[in-house]
Amino acid sequence: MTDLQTSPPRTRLSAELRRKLVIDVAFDVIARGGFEGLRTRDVAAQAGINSATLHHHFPTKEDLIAGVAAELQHRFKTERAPGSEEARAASAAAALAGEFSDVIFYLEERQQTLAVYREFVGRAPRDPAIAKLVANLHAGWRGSLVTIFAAGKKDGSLRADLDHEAAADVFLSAVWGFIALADGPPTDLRRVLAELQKWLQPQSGR
Amino acid sequence: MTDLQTSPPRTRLSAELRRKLVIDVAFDVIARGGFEGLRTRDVAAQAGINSATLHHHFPTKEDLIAGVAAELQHRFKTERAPGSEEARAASAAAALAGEFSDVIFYLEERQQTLAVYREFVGRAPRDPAIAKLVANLHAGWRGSLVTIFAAGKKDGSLRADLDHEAAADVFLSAVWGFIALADGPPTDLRRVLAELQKWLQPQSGR
Amino acid sequence: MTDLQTSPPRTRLSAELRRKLVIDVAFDVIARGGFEGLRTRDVAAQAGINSATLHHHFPTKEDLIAGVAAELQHRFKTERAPGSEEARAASAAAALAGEFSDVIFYLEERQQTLAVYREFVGRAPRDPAIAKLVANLHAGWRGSLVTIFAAGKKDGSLRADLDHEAAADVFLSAVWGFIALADGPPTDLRRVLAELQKWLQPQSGR
Amino acid sequence: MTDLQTSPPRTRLSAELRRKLVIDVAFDVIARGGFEGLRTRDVAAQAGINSATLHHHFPTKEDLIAGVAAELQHRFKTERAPGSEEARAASAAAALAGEFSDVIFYLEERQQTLAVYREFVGRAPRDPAIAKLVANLHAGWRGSLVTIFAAGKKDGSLRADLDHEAAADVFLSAVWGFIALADGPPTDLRRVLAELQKWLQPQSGR
DNA sequence: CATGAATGAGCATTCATTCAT
DNA sequence: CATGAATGAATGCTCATTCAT
Repeated sequence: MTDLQTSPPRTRLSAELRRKLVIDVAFDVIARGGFEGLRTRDVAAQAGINSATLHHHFPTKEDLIAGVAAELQHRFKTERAPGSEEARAASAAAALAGEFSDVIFYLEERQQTLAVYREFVGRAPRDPAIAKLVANLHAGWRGSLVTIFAAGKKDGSLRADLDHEAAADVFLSAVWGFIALADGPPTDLRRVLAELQKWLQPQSGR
Repeated sequence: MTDLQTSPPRTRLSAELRRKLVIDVAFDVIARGGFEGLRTRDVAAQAGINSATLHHHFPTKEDLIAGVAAELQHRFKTERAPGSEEARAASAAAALAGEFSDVIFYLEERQQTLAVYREFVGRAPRDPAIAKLVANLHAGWRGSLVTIFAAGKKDGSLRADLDHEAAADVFLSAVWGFIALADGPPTDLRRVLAELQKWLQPQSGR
Repeated sequence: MTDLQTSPPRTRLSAELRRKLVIDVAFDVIARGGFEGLRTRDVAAQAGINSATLHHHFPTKEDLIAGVAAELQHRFKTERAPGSEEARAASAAAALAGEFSDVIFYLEERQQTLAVYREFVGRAPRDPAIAKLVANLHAGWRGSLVTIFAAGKKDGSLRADLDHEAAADVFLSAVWGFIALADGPPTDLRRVLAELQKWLQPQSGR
Repeated sequence: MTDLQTSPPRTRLSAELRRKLVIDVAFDVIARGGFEGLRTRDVAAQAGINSATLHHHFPTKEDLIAGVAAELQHRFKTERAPGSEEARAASAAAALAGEFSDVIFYLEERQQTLAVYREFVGRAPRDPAIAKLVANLHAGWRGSLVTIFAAGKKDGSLRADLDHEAAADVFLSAVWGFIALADGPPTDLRRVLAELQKWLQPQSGR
């Protein structure tokens, strides 16, 4: 209403900074509206730049998505629940606890990241590049789970009859399923995880 | 399903038959290409009718999707693994076995239905109508699981320390996670289900 | 200024008529501004239709150009100087006179058609489809010239030492060169043609 | 020409040298893809400079084209078939032979230059500046032809009944038409020129 | 019930050009 | 002299939807 005519002051950023900024906006847009809702124009507008400028940094929409994919991978690599990283070096039990707290951390504090992740998983069947990314992420995660379960079996912190490979699949599926189905606030998340943990441990009593 | 491609031009069908045909085609299109790949023109063409005719039966695209949703619900209600229906009336153990075989049945014989289901779940966060449908389906499924687990606890076929509500959530999450992540042929499905089943049972020995 | 709000009355035409109308407009646009100046939006606007309607009849710009090409071919096939058609059956001299009057006819009365022709010839090196069209047109024209020259040599109406194939090439090149170079009004066209004709005839006297 | 592709980045060249280099690249680009295919960015890239640097030397695209036009004119002024220049001073017959060998020279050895020339002629109807250039080139050429034909008439090396002005037009048109229509290798060029020459000479015998 | 013509709003992408550095 | 970031104005094309027949 006030300053209509004033054209925005052509802010000049380094390519790296601009890319990062645009990717963050795109990340947000995807989190909110999914891939279907991703319009280069919208991203540009929300990033405060002309859509041609966006295409200057990301020649095609696919390039932009690739940038978001890289960011997603980066976030999963660097963002962890406090202390979960160090726990891995200690006992299997501690490592498993770390896994649980990471899950809680993402579901409670990194819902936007999970939303984007969900979109990528949903798109994977129709986009080989994304399929590869998703496969990588899952393979990495599954690997650590298998290691943890194997160690836990050995040191007695987990039930002796564990099929550690299948167990990793169940764990991963259950967590992913919870993420994919969770729409509102994950009220009973901890209860579910507690149950899962209980099943993994040696049966008390008897 | 039925014969989608080779319908003679200008065939005059009853509204109901036409609707059913169109929905089947749309079901197929969504299974293949997701919601993103859903074009009313494509559906019309594959149904052997003009796109205007499609809009005659389904005024908006959303109406068509609602039709597909109804069809999805119908299929889940009527299609079950052979024998799984009757098993529910018998013991809790039998009912649980029925659940397992239903999962196997869908993952092996109804992949198209699951693909559409996956699409609906993915869209739920952004479409209240779909969110409701999905919530309904899950609530129904969760209900039977809770019942089964409660009964199993009582009759000793399942572990005594089961939190039957949380267990239902874990089960449902794990199955859904497996469905959502499964891209290629689910080779190790049975191994995963066996592990899950093992965890649910009272620990043998000791 | 007067009736602003009145949306244009969605005139409904048969596909054939609409196509014809659009092609005529495109013909005109190309004649004026060349291929470089051809914008589907402009053609649509000048044809009084929405640009989406244009794409309904011509899915791609290339399809539109193909339509113009067909029209060009059609015009060359059907439009001739009065009497030139019949002259071909008579003597070689009459046929040659017919060729001359056709050239005059097009240069004086069908400048628009020639302008489009010029564009197609100019584009031929970079468009195989157009190259083929142009080659066809030239081959047909050259064929009649060769026939005429051969007959003229035989009946003595043309010089005896004529290399009729080379002569056809010279004639065609000269006419085309004149067309391609002519920008303003072709004032001295007749004088040039007279000279060419003189060269073809047996030298008088001496 | 020179080394277009492999110029080291950030080389600081004198304005004149840079201009020359850029023009040569543009010349090449136009020869290959016509005016339609001329992109300032492409030219800049192939010249090993930033597109902004190109605009530093040629403020607008039109300026660049003007540079190419000047280069074209320069080439036509300086490049001739060996010996053709000196022949002009001798007899009319020798001068005409020089014209013929120039035509052969350009069609066989300077096809790139002709390609650009063709583009300029094609653009002339829509660009007054280019129209002027083309008119100049043609006027100069036509002038020498008229002079030659007049002299040839006088000294008996050409037919006595020649209309030397019209003859110049026919010659120029024929050559230009051949250039404009030639797509592949001009195999029968010499045969065509021989025929043209024959027509110009006094008829032998009788 | 069925259709083909018609459309508005939109979409990714292109390109000559500008400008601060 | 040189550059990379930035932009406005297109441009061909898509798609759900409308409407007269």
